[in-house]
Amino acid sequence: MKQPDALEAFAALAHEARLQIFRLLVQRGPEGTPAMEVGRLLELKPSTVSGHLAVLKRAGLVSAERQHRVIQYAPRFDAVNGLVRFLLEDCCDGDESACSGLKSLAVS
Amino acid sequence: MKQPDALEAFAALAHEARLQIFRLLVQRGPEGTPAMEVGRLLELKPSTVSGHLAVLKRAGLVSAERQHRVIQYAPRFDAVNGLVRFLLEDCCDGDESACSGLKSLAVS
DNA sequence: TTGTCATTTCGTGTTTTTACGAATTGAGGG
DNA sequence: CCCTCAATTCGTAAAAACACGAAATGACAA
Repeated sequence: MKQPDALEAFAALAHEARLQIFRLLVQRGPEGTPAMEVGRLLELKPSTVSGHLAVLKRAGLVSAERQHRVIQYAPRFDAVNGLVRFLLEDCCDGDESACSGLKSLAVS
Repeated sequence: MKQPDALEAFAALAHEARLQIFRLLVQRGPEGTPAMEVGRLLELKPSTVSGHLAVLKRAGLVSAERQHRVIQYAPRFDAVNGLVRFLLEDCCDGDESACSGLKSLAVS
């Protein structure tokens, strides 16, 4: 993951509603959640939630797939993986051990 | 790390100049770098770089300590650690293995 | 003290983001 | 076909972020 992509991902997550949406999608699972249901659960207007989902999608953090009448949005875990790697490899260059308690986290 | 803190950290990193500043500080090492030197290296005006450093500091991503005549800014690796944990624990809840190739990264 | 230099604060004009109503698109179902 | 409903696009107005010059602050050296 390059810096411009990381930048876009950070910007996408740097908004309360969008971060909530993303976490909701994670909780809802990889099968996906219809856009309108996201809006209902989080009490957001249709055009608002649609805009937020577009930002998350452009940043590569979610995928969208049409099924029957609805469009299912699902989190992209590889994007999270990419962001984590960017933080650890490009932002902690040379001091990875001090930077993260990752070893213990990976074991658990 | 809770959601509001993660939100502030994401916002701080969601700006090209600030992300560059943070990465520069990481490269420069934990001894710290004077604010003005950051500005010189990245070609930013004094008041601009000062503002960015303030944002990074408020987000907990950097520390500031006065030494002699200059103020040394240094990256806070524990903040990165906290962000990574937030992403993996709170954003990948229930599907951590799919979410990250973290185990391999931790081993290397 | 007094001057100097590093840095921050303040004020302002500019740009970007945001929310959301109204209109539009687009895929099914009858 | 139409009709309906999910979702997006568009327009706009309000709010937030941004850059940066000028002035202020604050430590240190002389």
